[in-house]
Amino acid sequence: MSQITLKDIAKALNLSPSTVSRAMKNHPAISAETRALVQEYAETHKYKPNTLAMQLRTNRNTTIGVIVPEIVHYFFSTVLAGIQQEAESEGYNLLFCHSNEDYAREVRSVETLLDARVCGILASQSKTTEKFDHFQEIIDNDVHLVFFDRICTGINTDKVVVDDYAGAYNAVEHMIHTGCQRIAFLGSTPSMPIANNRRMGYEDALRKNKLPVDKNLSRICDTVDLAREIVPKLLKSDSLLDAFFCINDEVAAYCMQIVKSAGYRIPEDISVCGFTNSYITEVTDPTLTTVDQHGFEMGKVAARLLINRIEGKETKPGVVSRLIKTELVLKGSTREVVQ
Amino acid sequence: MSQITLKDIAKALNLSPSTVSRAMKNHPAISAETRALVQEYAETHKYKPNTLAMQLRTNRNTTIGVIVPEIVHYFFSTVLAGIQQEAESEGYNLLFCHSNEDYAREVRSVETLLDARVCGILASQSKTTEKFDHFQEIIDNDVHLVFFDRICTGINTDKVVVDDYAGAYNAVEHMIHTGCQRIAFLGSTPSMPIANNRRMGYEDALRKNKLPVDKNLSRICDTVDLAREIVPKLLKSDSLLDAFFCINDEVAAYCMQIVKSAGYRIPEDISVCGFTNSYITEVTDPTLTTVDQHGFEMGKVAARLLINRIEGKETKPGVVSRLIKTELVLKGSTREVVQ
DNA sequence: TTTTTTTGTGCAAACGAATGCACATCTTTT
DNA sequence: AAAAGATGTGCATTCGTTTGCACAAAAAAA
Repeated sequence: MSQITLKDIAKALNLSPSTVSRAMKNHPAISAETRALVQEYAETHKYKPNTLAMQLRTNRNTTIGVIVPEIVHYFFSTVLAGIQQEAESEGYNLLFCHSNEDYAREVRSVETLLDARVCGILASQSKTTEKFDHFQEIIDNDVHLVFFDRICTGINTDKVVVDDYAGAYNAVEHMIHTGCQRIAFLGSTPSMPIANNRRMGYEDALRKNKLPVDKNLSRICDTVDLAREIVPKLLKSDSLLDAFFCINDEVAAYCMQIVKSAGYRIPEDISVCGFTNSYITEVTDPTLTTVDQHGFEMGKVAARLLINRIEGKETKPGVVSRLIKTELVLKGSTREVVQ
Repeated sequence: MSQITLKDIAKALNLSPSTVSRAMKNHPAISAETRALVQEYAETHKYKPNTLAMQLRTNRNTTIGVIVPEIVHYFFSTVLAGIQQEAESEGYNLLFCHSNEDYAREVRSVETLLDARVCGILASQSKTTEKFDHFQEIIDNDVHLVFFDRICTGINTDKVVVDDYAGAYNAVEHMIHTGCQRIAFLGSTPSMPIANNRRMGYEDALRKNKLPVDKNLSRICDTVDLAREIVPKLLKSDSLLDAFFCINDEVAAYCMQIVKSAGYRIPEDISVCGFTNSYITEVTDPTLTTVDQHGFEMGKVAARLLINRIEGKETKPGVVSRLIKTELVLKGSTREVVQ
């Protein structure tokens, strides 16, 4: 009863709904006179087109679904901000889903988004996902899908990823150039491409610099709890250890605490490097050297790509992959380069 | 062309769309036989009701709009996670908007959400908002509105807030009990109720404990840049200063850095307390005493309240206010209580 | 003046689902 | 056997738009 419709305007001005509809969209067949009349009436009576009806009729809509595995998370919230900005500037809305690293919730999120008839989906996979039927269903429903960061290798679709390999390679090589010789890698499950690529970057940097690759120094350690268990063991078992390259900033920060409380100095005795460049890197003591992932840009690029697909501006058949460059950000937890 | 409709089912089974519609919703007037027939056909052909059409016809929908001022932000992302969980469990979707502390974007967000015909809106105000017409418009459109955390005092509607006053009071009193005598407050603009309430809690705790309230120790200092400028000045001008109570954890963390580099020990010489209990409180050195705001619970409570309004389960006329309790979390940046 | 073209409107049928009402058919009651 | 009730379906309309097509009225050309 509150919202006024095209019909109401038509009745009030003694016109037909079709004329009003056309007048509102500046259809050339409508006289300037009626057009002005209609638009003025619409303006003063605060007419708002009913998006639902419009979408139903035209069978196209401007809502994009987003699935993130975690939201209380510097990187993903940054990506979301980027997605939001790009989407908003192109007139798209965002339907937000949160899988919370849970496969079942991820599947439900997909259902929700398909039910809501979104025109495209941006997704980053949860850690626990090992089946991909739900993602395939998106494609089977002719809904565009772009993966970002945690891509799903089982599905052939567009993706935007960070250059994890290069990020890891550069970080590790930098530590080597500062004199580190035995560098541990605190990684994540190798089934995740991002983790695997970083491990490969780490190993290649060692090899390239003629350092041994010791499998014992490469661990799955992607949570605070695991860090508390693993880092002390590593320190004890290997007295020559002089650096940690970590899968994310949190693990790196906790690693630093443990290393410090074990009596080592950072970076003089042991160097530590994180991944992401979240704000915690500024408040640790010393500040934490890290690899910036440019999450905001990733979000924008992913949204851009999806929208281009939706609007038919990106016509390349097959898979489009975008690579976001990483950047080593030197702070206080690594040493100066040895001349 | 991919999605099958009620009509399609009707045609295939030689029934009318109305019968199919009723069969799908287990309408009692439909025979068990037809019902089974229809539901089986729907199942095997992956029928998905068109939400748009349904919403258009019934004039009710299950999408809630959310406006947050910042998303790369521990507290707000936590609240969002809470909102998401509650909404999802009740079958509601979330349309996500991000004002980025910008009034104009906030206004646009409201427009977007009203255009999308959401059934309710959860909002937290941006720092730069001083006019409230856009919020009033939500109410004028008969859309339910619940504010959380950064409420808008100019609008009469339901709200969920943290008990900022008690949080501040308890934190400051605790520092007094540990022997602190001159406590500075690094606050935010007093036009924000949350900032003002914390200041009042701070001042009352001083008064109650017979300590002087020195306006000079109470500053607007809610960003890192301001902290860099203000904290050193305070330290220089007041050699008796022995504590900082800060508006958020970031400011507190930077404050600690400055205090430490000025040669003071924390907490022996100077105590520091933050607000939020974000993960940075665990990685500073020492760890940071803080006031937990229970963001996740706030999100759940706010969503719950909004949904109750939408579904008519909360019938109280006038404004419903929910208060989320805060909790002092003692870590390493404050001393033990003096016996 | 008649025919043709232009110009502006309106009609009606979609889009996919929900629903009040009418109507057959079958069962039960009188 | 006739009337009344119960049971299951279908018709038609509605939600608010969009859009192909027809069609008046006015302007231009013949």
